[in-house]
Amino acid sequence: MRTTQELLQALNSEQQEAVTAVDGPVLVVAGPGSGKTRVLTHRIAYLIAEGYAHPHQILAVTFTNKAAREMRERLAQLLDPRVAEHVMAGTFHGICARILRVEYAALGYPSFVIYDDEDQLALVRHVLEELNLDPKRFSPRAILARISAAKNQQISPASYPVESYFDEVVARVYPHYEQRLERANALDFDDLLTKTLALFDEFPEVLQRYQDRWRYIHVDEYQDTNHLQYLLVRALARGHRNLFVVGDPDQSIYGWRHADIHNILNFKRDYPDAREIHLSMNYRSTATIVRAADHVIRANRLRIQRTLRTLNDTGLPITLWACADDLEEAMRVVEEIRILVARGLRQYRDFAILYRTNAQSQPLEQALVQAGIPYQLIGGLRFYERREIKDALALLRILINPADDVSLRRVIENTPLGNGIGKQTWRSLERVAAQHAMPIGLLLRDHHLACCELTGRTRQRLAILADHLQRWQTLSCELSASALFARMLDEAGLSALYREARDPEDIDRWENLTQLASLLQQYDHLPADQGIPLFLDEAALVTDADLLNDERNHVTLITFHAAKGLEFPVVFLVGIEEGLVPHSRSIENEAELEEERRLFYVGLTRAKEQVYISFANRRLRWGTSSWSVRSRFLDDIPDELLEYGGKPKRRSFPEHSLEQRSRLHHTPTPTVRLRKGMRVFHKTFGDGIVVDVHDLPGDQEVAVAFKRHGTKRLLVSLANLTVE
DNA sequence: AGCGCTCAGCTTTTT
DNA sequence: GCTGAGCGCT
Repeated sequence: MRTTQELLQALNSEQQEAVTAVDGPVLVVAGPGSGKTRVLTHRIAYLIAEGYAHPHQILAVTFTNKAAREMRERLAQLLDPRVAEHVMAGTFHGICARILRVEYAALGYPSFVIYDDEDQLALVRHVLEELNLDPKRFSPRAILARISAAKNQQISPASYPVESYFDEVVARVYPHYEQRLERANALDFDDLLTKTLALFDEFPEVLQRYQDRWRYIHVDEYQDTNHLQYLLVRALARGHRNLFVVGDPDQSIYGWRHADIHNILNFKRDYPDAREIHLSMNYRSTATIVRAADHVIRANRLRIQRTLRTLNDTGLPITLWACADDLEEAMRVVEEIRILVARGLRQYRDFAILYRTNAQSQPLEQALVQAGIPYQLIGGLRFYERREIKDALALLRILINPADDVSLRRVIENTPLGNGIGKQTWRSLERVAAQHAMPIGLLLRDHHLACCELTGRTRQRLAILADHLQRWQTLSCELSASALFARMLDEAGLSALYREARDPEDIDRWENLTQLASLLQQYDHLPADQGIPLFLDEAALVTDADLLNDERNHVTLITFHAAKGLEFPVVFLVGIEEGLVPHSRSIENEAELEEERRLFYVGLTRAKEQVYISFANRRLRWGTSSWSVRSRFLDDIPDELLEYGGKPKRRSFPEHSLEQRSRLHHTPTPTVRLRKGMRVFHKTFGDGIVVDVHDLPGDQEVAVAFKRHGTKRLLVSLANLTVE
């Protein structure tokens, strides 16, 4: 346990001022790299060390679960780990889920599941189906976005304003969507916030309990809070009025998710007695990077005017690369990494490659694989979004919550257990369910479907399904979560489907299911019916950034958005082109354009020592090549901070023009022809076994099951495999 | 009901 | 270029 002296010694005067501003509302405007996380953790430690509060009277809201975990780890270092664990730290969504779990149980409400994005989308599709609306004319995505926006403004289905024909469609879908959520005991992401607010509204004594408990409330990344989160904070902070928010309006990049930059800009209006403290000294980046970032952001109008300062050295100029196409861009990035590592100047873990859209990772990945450089990809297809994982989770979800019809349908459509139950059957089930105003799952479980017009065989299949559901539910009181899960996988036919499969993708799927099972084991100390809901909450709320691995030595591939809050010695900002940064969807609108600029600013300021910026004149998009020009944002970086990189020299791997690229596969390779069962070695992935071979003219495409990295599909001509 | 083929839309960013 | 939804055939 540190003494107060020691805690404060590690801080500059601005930071000390923030840490010791104990009472009342405090706004900390913290520029990038100004030690904002440090201030937050040290302040919490200070409050505890000085006896202002017990750990469990402190609330800390962070943007990601990872940030919450790191905060707890740092507190554990500053204080005693057993003390630190009592601080409530988490995301808004996570904290609301926990509050609702506890309070709903106390009120005798039924348990709930959290519908993620994909579930929500499926639900919208089901509603469209029911209303006989064409999902091609009315994009489920767009409808869902409108519904979410409405929820964020607390507009009820009944009062949805109609100004266009599309609004009319939304207005029809929205009430059904809400009804179905309710019928399924399901909450979507927005509901976690709205239902918590509603709970506080309806039961003031519950709110008061939390107000009393949390004497000190901290909100990180306050610039990215939305209206509902703002209301939650306001409600909770009304108790002791000790609200400490930290943020940077210049780093507000989640407007599209209804984040409202005005929450931070108007903080002083909401809390007139608030102290405002600016942390403007940057400790992270070289003076060059700080100056460049400052010039970029200065062009924005919607901001608090200020200048970033640093005492760091000038450092290296920013390298700017004009590339012919996206392949050359990827090649240059990879070549640069290779050289710097080869010279012993850097390690792989020092590098991050940042891009605007997930799709851009593809050529970069390919180049990294070719060069044998290990990397980790953040974003893209996430573990919990994989098909087989969602199917397995659907099984667990209907076990915990038989009313969950979206999951039931998923099980019917995607597991052998649902064979013989098709669309027609589902439609008639829906009709019966609507008549009884009951979820299908409950009707099914309690065998109330005898009445409907189903033929003998279909009815039999449904009865088998219902029996399974009932038996699993009985078993949930007897078996551990993971034992029950294994049994469900067997009996639903998923094990048989994947375990003995030869298709490498299925082998992959089975591995993922095994991994899911081992994650579930962490909850085995609880009875299955308690452990599984907690596990499911986590599955719905963790993000990829939470899984980011700092220990292993590899290059990080990540979007600008996901990189917020992180830092790396060397950062590559790729695809800095009109249409990408700023994105074409934002170019029309001034406010959105400013957000794009902030995004670029966030990217720049992730770098500690070195920045490379690249753009390409031609880029593959949707399989066809299109022209692009450098981003307008580059014009804001003073020339003296830039260094134009020359043409790349031909090195380890050739530069392929678009025409050459299609011919690439035909290049004959003098290697051994691979056959199934051969043991091979790959520079990045290590040992593996060939599980599938596809002969191409002059080449082979093989699937290799690697011991440590799962199954990958590789082209022999590119992958540089050695046969053992 | 299930399989396989075709075609369209997709990609902004994510709790 | 890929995926997933829809359609038509068995």
